[in-house]
Amino acid sequence: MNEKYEPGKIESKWQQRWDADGLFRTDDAAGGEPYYILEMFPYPSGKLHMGHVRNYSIGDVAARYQRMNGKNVLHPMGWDSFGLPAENAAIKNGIRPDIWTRENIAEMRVQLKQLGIAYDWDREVATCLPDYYKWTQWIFVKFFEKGLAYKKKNPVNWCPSCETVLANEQVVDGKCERCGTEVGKKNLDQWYLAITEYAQRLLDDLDRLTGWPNSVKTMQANWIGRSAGAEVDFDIVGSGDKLRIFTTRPDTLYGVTYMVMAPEHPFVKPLTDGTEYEDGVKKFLDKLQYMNDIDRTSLALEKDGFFIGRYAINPLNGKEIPIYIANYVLMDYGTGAIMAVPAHDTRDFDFAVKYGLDIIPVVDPGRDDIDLSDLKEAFVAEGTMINSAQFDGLDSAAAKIKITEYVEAQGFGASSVTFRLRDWLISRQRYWGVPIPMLYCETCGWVAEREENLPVLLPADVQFTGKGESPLTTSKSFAEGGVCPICGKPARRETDTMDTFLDSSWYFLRYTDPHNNNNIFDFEKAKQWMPVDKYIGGVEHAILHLLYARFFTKFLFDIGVSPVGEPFTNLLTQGMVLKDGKKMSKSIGNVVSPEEIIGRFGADTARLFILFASPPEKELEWSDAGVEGGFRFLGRVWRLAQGVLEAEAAEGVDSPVKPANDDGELAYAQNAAIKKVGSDIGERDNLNTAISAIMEFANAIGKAKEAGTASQAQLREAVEKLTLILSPFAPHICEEIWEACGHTGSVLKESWPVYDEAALKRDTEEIALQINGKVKGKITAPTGLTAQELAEAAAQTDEAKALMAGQNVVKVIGVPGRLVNIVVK
RNA sequence: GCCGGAGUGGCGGAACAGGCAGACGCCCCGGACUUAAAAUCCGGUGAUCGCGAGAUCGUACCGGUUCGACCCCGGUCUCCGGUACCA
Repeated sequence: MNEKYEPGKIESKWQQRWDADGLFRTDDAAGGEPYYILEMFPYPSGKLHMGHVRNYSIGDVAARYQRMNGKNVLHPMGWDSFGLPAENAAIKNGIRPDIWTRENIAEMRVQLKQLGIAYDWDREVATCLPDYYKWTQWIFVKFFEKGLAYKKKNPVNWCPSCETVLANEQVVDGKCERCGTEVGKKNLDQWYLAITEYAQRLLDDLDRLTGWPNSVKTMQANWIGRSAGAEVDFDIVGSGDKLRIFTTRPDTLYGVTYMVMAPEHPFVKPLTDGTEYEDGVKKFLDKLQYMNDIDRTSLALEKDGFFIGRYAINPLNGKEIPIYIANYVLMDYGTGAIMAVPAHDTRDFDFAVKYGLDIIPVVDPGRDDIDLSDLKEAFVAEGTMINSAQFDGLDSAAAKIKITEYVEAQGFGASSVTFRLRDWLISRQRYWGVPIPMLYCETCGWVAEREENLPVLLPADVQFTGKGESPLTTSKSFAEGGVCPICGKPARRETDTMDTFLDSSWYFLRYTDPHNNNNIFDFEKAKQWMPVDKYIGGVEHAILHLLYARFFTKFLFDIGVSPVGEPFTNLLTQGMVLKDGKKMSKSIGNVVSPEEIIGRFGADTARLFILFASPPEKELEWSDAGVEGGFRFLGRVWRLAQGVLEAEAAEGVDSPVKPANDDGELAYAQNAAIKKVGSDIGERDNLNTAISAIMEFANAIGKAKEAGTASQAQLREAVEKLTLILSPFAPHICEEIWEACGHTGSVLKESWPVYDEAALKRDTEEIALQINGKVKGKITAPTGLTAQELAEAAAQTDEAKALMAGQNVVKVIGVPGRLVNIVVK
C-alpha cells in the first residue's frame, strides 16, 4: 500500500482491471435472483453534468450492494440520442447530427467509466442507431395496425421570419428565441397516438405501483384527470345543429344562463359567417393565437369573451340563452363547449359579472352567511336543489344522478367520462429523429411501410437551412422514393419524424436482449428481467416520460410482446443539483464540471460527496468545501487501513482475540454500521445516512486503535468490514485496500457482511426524564423494560423524586428505550 | 393559474412509527506536532442570560389536537419541479 492516497493512480488501475476481467458483464444464465436496476439514460449533450454523476452514483451503490447480496444484477447504460440540440448544432456549426452525437457519446462513455460505474457496456444501446430505431418504427406500425395511430390537424408554433416550426421551449414570451419575431400558429396534419384509450388503465394501475412515491402517482392521476359527468345537447336556435357540451355538474342544468364555445370550435364559423358578428369573431381569434393553454386556463386570467349573435335552448326548461366564445374554454377538453352556470362555477361567475349575464342559483348551501340573491362568489360545494322544477329539495349529489337519468330518458344526452389527458401528438418537423414509417399513396391513402422494409433509414442528403417544415423534405430520394406496399405505385413518404419520447418509452425492454436482429427482444429474456426492480431518475420526468413508458409497456403487453404490464416496480426520483441555490446552468455561470472534480480529487471522492451531501430524492447544494471533506475522509480510511496493516506486519496477529480492557465499543460500532448501512441502501434509499454511519464506524476504529481497547485481530476485522461496506460508494479505494489486506479477488465478488444482533445489546441505557414533556434530567435504566416497568423504575430514582417533590403528579408515562414523562398539575 | 414537493444552527443535513431537536460532515475557534507553513491529530461550536451550576427560547409564519408535535390537522408565506414540441 502506498504511503499516500493517490486516487489518480489507483482509479485507472482498477478501471482497467474491471474492464479486462469483464467484472460488470451480466450473464443471463448466471445463478442468483435477477435484479434489474436502471438509471434514466442521458441525452448525449457533450459532457456529463453533476446531475448525471448523482443519478449514476445512486444507481451504482444499489447495483453493487445487490450484487454483494448474491443477486444476478442487470445494470445497463445507453443513449437517448435523438433530439433538438444535435440539429441545432448542425444548423449553427454545420456539423452532421450523427457525427456530433457519436462524438458526444464517445466522450461521455469515457467519463462514465472514469466514474467507475458498474455498467454492462456490452448491452449499450443508442436510440439513433438503425438497429434500435427499426423497432421504434415497428412499434409505431403496430399502433397503426391496431387503429391507435391516426392523423389530425393541429396548430404548431410558427416563426414567420425563420420560416420554421418552433418547440414551446424556443418560444420566449410569445417571441422566437432566435430572431425575436412574434410567433404565430400554423395548422399541420400530424400523427397522434391514442393514449386516451389507455387512460382508465393507466389510472387504475397506479394502485399496483406500491414502490412508487405517492407524489408521482398523485401527479399522474391528476394529469390523467378523470371527470365523470354528462354530455348534453342544446338546440341552436335557427340552425339544425345541436351544441353538445360536457359538464361535471349535471345537477346545475337549471342554472345555465349562457353557453360558451371554444373559439376554435367548428360550429363557430358557420354560425357567424355572413353575419355582423363575423368580423368580431375573427379579431377575437387573432388575439388568442398568441396565448398558450396554461395562460388560457389560468384562474387569474382576465375572462374575455364575445357574443356570437346566436342562442341555444336549454332542453330542461326551454329557456333561450346566449352563446359566447371565450378564452377560457379549450377545444381539446370535453366537447369544446360548455354550459355556463355562474352561480356555481368560479370562472363562469367572473365571466357573468364582467358581461352582465344572469346568475341563477340552483343549489342552496343552507348557510346564513351566503345570500343567494346577492352572491359575492360562486358557490361550488354541495347543497340542496332549488329553482330546478321537479328536482327541488333533492341533495345536489343525488340530483346529479337523477338529472343525468332524466336527460338520458328524454334523449337530450348521456352520462359520460372525460379525461384531461389528451392524445399524444408525436409528429415533429425535424431531421434528427425516427422517420415515421408511413407512406401516402394516391390510391390507397396512408399506409404503413412493410415490416421487412424497416428500418426506414434517415436520409443523409438533407440540407439544414433551419427553414421550412421538416428537413426531410429536402431529400428528394427520401420524400419521393417510396413505393406503396399495397398497390406498388410510387408513394410519398411521411417527412416528419417522431417525438423523442417514443425512443425512451421502451429502451428498458431492449436492454434485456439488445442485439436481437430478428425481434424487438426475446420474450423469455424480457420475462427473466422485467419489470425493472429499481428505476432512478430526475423528478422532472414524473409525468411525461414515466406515463409514456407505462403506456408503451401496456400496449406491448396487449399485443403479446411484453411479458409485463407495468415497467417499473420501484421508482426513485432524485432531486436536482444546485449551486448557490440555483440549478447549475451555463447562462448563470455556476456550473461545476465533474471532469475537474474527478481530476482533482478522484471519482471516489466525487461519488462520496454527492451521495453524502443530501438524501437522493432531495435537492443537493454543491459545496467545494464539502468535497474536500469527502476527500479527507477517504484519506483517513486509507491511513487507518495502512496503520492497522503495518502494526500487524510488525507485531503479528497473535494478540489475544480480545484484550482485557475491551469495552465492546468497537464490536458495537461494527455491527451497528453493518446493520444501518444495509438497511439504508437496501430499504430506505438513504445513502447520506449510510455514509455518516460508515464515518462513525471509522471514527470508532481510530478510537479503539488509539486507546488500545481492541486486539490486532479485531482491528483487522473492523478494517475489512469497513472496506466492504464502503465499497459500493467508493469502489476504487476499497479495491486497493482489499488487495492490501491480502485478498486476490474484487470486493464486488465478496458477500455483504452480516451483523451480530447480540453485539448490539447493552445492559443499561440512558433514559430522558421529562416533566410535562420538557427534558429535566437523565437516568440510567436496565434495557428491556416495558413501558410500565420503566415508569415505575424511574419513579424510584433520586432524580425523579427530586423533580416530583411538591408537585401534584397526575401520571407517569414510560417510553421504552427513550424517556419517562412525569405529568404534573 | 393548476398539479406535486420543500422550508430545521453560520452551511449541507440527522431525528426510520408522535417520544432526549441538531447525528455525520463543512465552516469557524482553540490546542498538539513543525524553525515555519501545509497536512495530520485532539478539543470546542444553536441563540440569549449567567463567573458558574444552570435557566429560558428555538425546526418558515399563525392557530389547533396531544402527557408530549420538526412529525398530525386548519390557514398563510417563500422557494423548487411539471404544465403535453427541452429531455
